[in-house]
Amino acid sequence: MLSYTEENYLKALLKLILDNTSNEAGTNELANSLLVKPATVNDMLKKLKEKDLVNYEKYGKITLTLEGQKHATEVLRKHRLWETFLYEVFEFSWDEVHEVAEQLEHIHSVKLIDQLDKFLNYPEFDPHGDPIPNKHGEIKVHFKKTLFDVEIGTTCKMVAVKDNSSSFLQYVVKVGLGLNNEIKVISKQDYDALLVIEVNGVESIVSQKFAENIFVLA
Amino acid sequence: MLSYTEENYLKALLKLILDNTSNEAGTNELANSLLVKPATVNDMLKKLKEKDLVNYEKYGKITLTLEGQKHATEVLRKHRLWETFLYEVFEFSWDEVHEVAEQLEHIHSVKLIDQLDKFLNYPEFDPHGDPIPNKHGEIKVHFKKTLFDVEIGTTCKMVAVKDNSSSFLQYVVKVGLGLNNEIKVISKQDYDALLVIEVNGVESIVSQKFAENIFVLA
DNA sequence: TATAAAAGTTAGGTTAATCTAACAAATTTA
DNA sequence: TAAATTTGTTAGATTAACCTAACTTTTATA
Repeated sequence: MLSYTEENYLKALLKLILDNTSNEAGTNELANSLLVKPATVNDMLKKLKEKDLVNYEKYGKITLTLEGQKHATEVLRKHRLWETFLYEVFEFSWDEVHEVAEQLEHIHSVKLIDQLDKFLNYPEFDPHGDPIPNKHGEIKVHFKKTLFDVEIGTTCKMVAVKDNSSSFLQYVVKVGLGLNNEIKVISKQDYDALLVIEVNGVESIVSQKFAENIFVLA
Repeated sequence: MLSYTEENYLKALLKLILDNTSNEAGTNELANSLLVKPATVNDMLKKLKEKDLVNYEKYGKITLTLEGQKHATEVLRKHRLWETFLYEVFEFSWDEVHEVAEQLEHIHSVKLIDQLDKFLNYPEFDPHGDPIPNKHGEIKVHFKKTLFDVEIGTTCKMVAVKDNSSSFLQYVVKVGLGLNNEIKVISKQDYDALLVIEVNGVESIVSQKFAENIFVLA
């Protein structure tokens, strides 16, 4: 059984690797993301290497072993499932979910996570629009796309919001938008970047700022 | 902010005190309930005393200060709310809830617990029939009573089951019983202790063994 | 009530996770 | 390419939570 701290190191490593696209990370980088000193990371790296969770040689780059990836992905899965739960069931706002999910992600219980997943109807994305690994550790690869990035004439699905202020949310409701709604982008003004969109057969005009705060799945 | 371990010491102390009815506990007793050695408890006691969470003098008995009670009650509240949640929402059985609740009780988030409480509609008892402290730390004092202890002629409410085996649960359903149902005890045979009860206007005969596995509120 | 048993304490040690300070290797840049 | 900068490592300390072994105090009992 991994400790709370070991799980955090693996998760941080996975996040760096997913962000970097480079598949490896360095000691300082990892120390920064965990808010600890490089010396501390160095110690932990030795321990994780001993347990065959990371590949790492003195002065070399750090990568996750298959086993390490498995653990890290599971923690990420739990984190994102809990975020979704807090957001959808317990009325947490977009910016409140992270802190509590950081704690909940370390609860050990297979049944708990299975039930959580089922209760949420096996969601694929969390409230930030990030993909939730499934039970087998598979992550839907995708580029985080906002409504502003969608090609004219195509239809997309709203999966999350970036801005969670009440003024923005009220605006979202006014436009007739909700999670998982289909949105068709009718046109875009070159001059001021206003978008004409269609939701449930109703056309609306929204600004670039608005469109950039809506995450969609193309 | 109290550590996971400190919270566990306070909770264990509160449970001993609630069970003892004596309002105080000893080092060995506490060590047994926490599965650690008395020497360890001694160290922690000094720390908790320093933080004004317990009253304790060398070779004396241990009690909780008001502040210590507050923390302990809050942990107990969280534990029992989570048990109720796991049982009612996530289909955990009576005997599976404890282990996971032991972990969940240490999650720090006022909003989380408020929402949990609200979601469960402010329950007063957990699946074991134990009272859940409310937001202000108030615990409904009650004696854990089974259906067998109920006086003849009176009506009570089923609040929990002790035995969670499927054979017992099937029997419970057959008798037409469910959580929060009203049960009237019609009569009791002196000879073999069989009980005649009435649920929703229907009479049934149940054994002493059955009745002792149903927790009720008189 | 003296002594044996139980309960509680102390001293000294371990492990996990952290730190600082000094040093070493690798990389960048002038 | 040599010097400067960045990156990574080591050694030695610290803190929380635990331990064992030896000791002391309290309580129970012969």
